[in-house]
Amino acid sequence: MPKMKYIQIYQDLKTKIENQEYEFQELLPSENTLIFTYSCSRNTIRRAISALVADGYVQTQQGKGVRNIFQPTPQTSFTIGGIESFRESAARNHQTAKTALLCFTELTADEKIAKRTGFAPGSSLYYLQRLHYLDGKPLILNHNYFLKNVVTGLTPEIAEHSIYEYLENTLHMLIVTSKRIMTVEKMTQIDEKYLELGDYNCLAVVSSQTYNGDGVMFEYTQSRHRPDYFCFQDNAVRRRPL
Amino acid sequence: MPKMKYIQIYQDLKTKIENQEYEFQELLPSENTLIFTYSCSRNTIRRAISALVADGYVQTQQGKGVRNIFQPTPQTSFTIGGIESFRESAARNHQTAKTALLCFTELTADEKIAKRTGFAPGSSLYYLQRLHYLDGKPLILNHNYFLKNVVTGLTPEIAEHSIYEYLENTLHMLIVTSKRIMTVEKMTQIDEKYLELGDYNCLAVVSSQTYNGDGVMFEYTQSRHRPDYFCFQDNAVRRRPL
DNA sequence: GCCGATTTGTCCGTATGTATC
DNA sequence: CGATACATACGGACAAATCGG
Repeated sequence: MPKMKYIQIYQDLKTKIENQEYEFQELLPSENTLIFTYSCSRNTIRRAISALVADGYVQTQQGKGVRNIFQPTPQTSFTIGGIESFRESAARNHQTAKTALLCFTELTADEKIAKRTGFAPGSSLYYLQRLHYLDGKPLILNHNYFLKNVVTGLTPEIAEHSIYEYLENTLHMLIVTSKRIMTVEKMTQIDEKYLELGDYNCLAVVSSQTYNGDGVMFEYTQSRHRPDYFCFQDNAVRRRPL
Repeated sequence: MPKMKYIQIYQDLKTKIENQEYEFQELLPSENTLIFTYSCSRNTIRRAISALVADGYVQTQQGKGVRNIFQPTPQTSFTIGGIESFRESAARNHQTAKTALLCFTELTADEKIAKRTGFAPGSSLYYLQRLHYLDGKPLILNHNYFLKNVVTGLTPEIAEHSIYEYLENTLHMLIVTSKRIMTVEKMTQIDEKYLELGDYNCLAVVSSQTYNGDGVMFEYTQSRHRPDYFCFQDNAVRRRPL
């Protein structure tokens, strides 16, 4: 089942750029040309191009055209602003992923947990600790909190595989928005025990609140990353001056 | 001169949300209502709302409406996916900014620098080291590389104030895109000397390549942040399933 | 379960403004 | 100046999801 038209055009242009069918700094065909080649309206073309701009693949300039500024990144690593599960990320980079479940409990959010996670005090939660291996190396230690009445039927077996696959394919949940905060924190005893930190005494921490399609925050996760393998990519576009 | 219509609507809705004129989880007025209140077309409304979605302020749901998911963040710190200069960021948080210039030289990119920065080998560059203070505390150590034939007339005096103000107001350069990579690295002797790291032995590093409106990459900067004050916010939207 | 009203999502067409060359 | 290109804005049409009766 093909998706929306503008998504198809977006993906087609994206793969063309990735396959270097346009040179770095080259201008893409003009909107009017693209209207002809894809036989669609100008609006549709512009939506596709806007997505490429947001990805940092191209840059537009009024009166000039759309310039390809994509350069293949040697060290592709973590997502480019999207939401991607650990396994998806591993598959994309042709790496083997393994997950070890360290802890699987249920708890009720007290004031302290509520403040840290953003869940309402008194919420019933699943709390898990999971250790993610990439190509055999322990890289990420995750502390997951899930809202129990949304993520129903979660089991240790599922947690060892892929929770997101369960959420999307079994519970048919739509994941929509994720607010993330990145910091650097001192290591804890648990970090030291499971991650091979060498002589680093701190690690990269990504805290995220994830909302489903109904607007309820159903997940809070703190991902603690081994610093020597942590890399986070981002693309920023400057808003027009105030 | 007021800006574009959809930007005005975007900003108006944004401040209304920030001022909590809509409750958390409340639905905003429907598009048809907003068309009436702002007397514009549906397209214009939708552009404004799309920007709010990208900011993580609201979430849309087909058939339902537009839901406010903004929560005031206590620890506002670094940009939400935008490009912001150090001084802009400080002003937004009502803090005092000071910049010390440690080093101001010119150099030519050799193979090693070219590989690290992304500039072509042989490029003539300005290289600066700057130390940024916030409320009197040294927080960020910046290594800046600027393309000399684009950032013409750069002086130590300008570098001590705000380079971006010079670029935009004097050189009338439009900053458009910035590709950023965040990592955690071990501290160097320079870091140790200037930043008060305590017993941290590593720091947060943001490397960025910045492009101007003509599509030329004119800046490479490595920002080395003191970990205890580093915080990076981001909002991610899940693309529809493959 | 069905139907209709509401709401957002997608797509098309057109007109005008503005920057580049 | 004119041609080309992207930016903004308006209008309308239909699809898909949600909700209430």
